[in-house]
Amino acid sequence: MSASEQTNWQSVHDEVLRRIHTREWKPGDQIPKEVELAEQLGCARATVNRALRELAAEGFLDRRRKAGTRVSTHPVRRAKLDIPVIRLEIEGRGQKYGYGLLLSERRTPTPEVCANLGVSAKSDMLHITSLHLADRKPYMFEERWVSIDTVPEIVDADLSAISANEWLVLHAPYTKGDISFSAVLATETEAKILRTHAGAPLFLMERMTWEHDAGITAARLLFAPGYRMHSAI
Amino acid sequence: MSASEQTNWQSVHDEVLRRIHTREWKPGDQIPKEVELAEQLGCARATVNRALRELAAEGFLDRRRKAGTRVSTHPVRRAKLDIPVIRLEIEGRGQKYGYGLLLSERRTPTPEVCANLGVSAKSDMLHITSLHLADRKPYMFEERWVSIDTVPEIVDADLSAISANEWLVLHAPYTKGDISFSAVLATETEAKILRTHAGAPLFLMERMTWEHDAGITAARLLFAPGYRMHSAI
DNA sequence: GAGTGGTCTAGACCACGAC
DNA sequence: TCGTGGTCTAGACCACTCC
Repeated sequence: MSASEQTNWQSVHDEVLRRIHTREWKPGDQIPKEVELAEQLGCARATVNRALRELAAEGFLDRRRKAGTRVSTHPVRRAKLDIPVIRLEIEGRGQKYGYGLLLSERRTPTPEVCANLGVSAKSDMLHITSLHLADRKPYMFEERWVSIDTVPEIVDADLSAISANEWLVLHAPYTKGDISFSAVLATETEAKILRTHAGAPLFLMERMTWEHDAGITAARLLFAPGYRMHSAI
Repeated sequence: MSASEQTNWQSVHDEVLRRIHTREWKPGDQIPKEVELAEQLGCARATVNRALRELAAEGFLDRRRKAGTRVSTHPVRRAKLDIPVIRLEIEGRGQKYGYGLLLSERRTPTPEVCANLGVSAKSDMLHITSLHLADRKPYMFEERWVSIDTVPEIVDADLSAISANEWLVLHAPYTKGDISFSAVLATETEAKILRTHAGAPLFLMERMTWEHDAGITAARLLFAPGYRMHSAI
C-alpha cells in the first residue's frame, strides 16, 4: 500500500491477494476483521466487504460470521468454463461453421434417458442427431432428446436450419442443468460420422436441463479427436 | 411479487430470473433501469444493483452503461468447476485415499515443457511422477515438472509423504493458471500403471501455473478409465 | 451532452455461530 | 452471549458510451 491511490474495492482485493501471495498471510491464518482493514486501508467497511466477498467466491478466503476471515488452506480452484453455443465457439476462432441435421424422429425415450432426465417411459420426445462442422471438417456429433411434453413448440422448429441447442437457448430457458465430461472410444458408427477410426479417443460432454422438475433435454456431445477444452484458473 | 416479503437482493435476483424464465422478458429485451426496478420492488437502488450484477455474472444479463440492461441472447453458460485437491475429492466421496511417489529426479526440462511453461531449456527442474489411489485402486497418474528456480524450497519437501500438488498449494501460490481437458489413449506404460490396457480411453487434465511470469509447474493428470468430471450449470 | 450503470460512504440492524 | 460477517439504505459522485 504505502500511500497513493483511490481506495476502491479492486485495490483492496489486489492488496489482500498480494499479502496472500507474499505469504504475509499464510494458509490458515486469520486476517484482520473488516472494520480494521477498512481503517488500515482508508475506506468504508462496505468496500472491504465487497473485496473480501469476491476473494471468498474465488476460493482464496474462508469467511464465517463470528469466526472471522481466514486464508484458505485448500484453495479449491474454480475453473470458470464458459460453455458457449457451438456455433459461436467455432466462429470465435475464425473458422467457418457448418451444421447438418442427420435425423429427427418422434418416439418414446430409452430407459437410460428416462432414468437420467426423470421423464416417464411413455413420454413424447424428439430424438435428434446432428453434426457440427468447423471449416467443413467434422467437429462434434450430437445426439439429443427433447421432451415434447415440456417444450411442445419444438415440433414446429426447423431443426435443419438452426441447431436444437440454439433453438432451446432462445425458447426454453432452464432452471437447473447438469454437465459432465469424460473420455470414450469411438464406436464404428461414431467414427464414420466424425471421419475418424473406431477406437479413437473422443471427448464426451453430456448435458441435461430441467425447468424446475420437468426434464427439457438430454444431450450427448462427442467431439472429434484432438478436441481440447480449456480455461484460465 | 404482489406484496409481502422483505425485499433483499436475493429476492430481487429470483424475481428477475422468474421474469426471464416466464419469458415476460425475452432474450434481447431491455429491462427497466435500476431506479425503476428499485421503485417497483420497494428497495434501494444498491440492492437492485447487487442482484443484477450477480445475474450478469451468471450470464443471464448483459449490462452496459447508458445502454441499459438486456436479457442475454446467448446465455453463455458458465459451468463452475471446483477443482479440489485430489485427496479431498476422493475422501469427499467416502473412499480411502492412497498416494505413491513413483519417481523424483532433478533434470532439465523437455522442449515441450519449456515452450508451454515459458522456462529456459537449461533451467533446474524437478520431474515427478506419482500415482493416486481411491480405495486401493489406481485413480490418477500424475506427471509433473516443478521449477526449482521459481520454487527452490521444493527440493526440501518430502514428496513421498505429501503430493507435489498439495505441497505447492500450501507453499507456492500462483497468480496465473491454465487448465485444459481432453481425451487420449493409454500408452503401454500408462496402462500398466493405471492397471488397464493400452488403448483405453483416458481423461487427461493438463495444468500449468505461474507466479507473474515465472513458471511454477506443469502437470499432466491422467485419470483411470471411467472417470467423469461433472458440474451443475 | 446526457443517461445509465459502477462505485463509495456512513450508519444501521440483523443472523449466524463460536464460546 | 456477543462478536463477526451479511445486508440494507439514502445519497452522492463518477465513468462509460450512446446519440
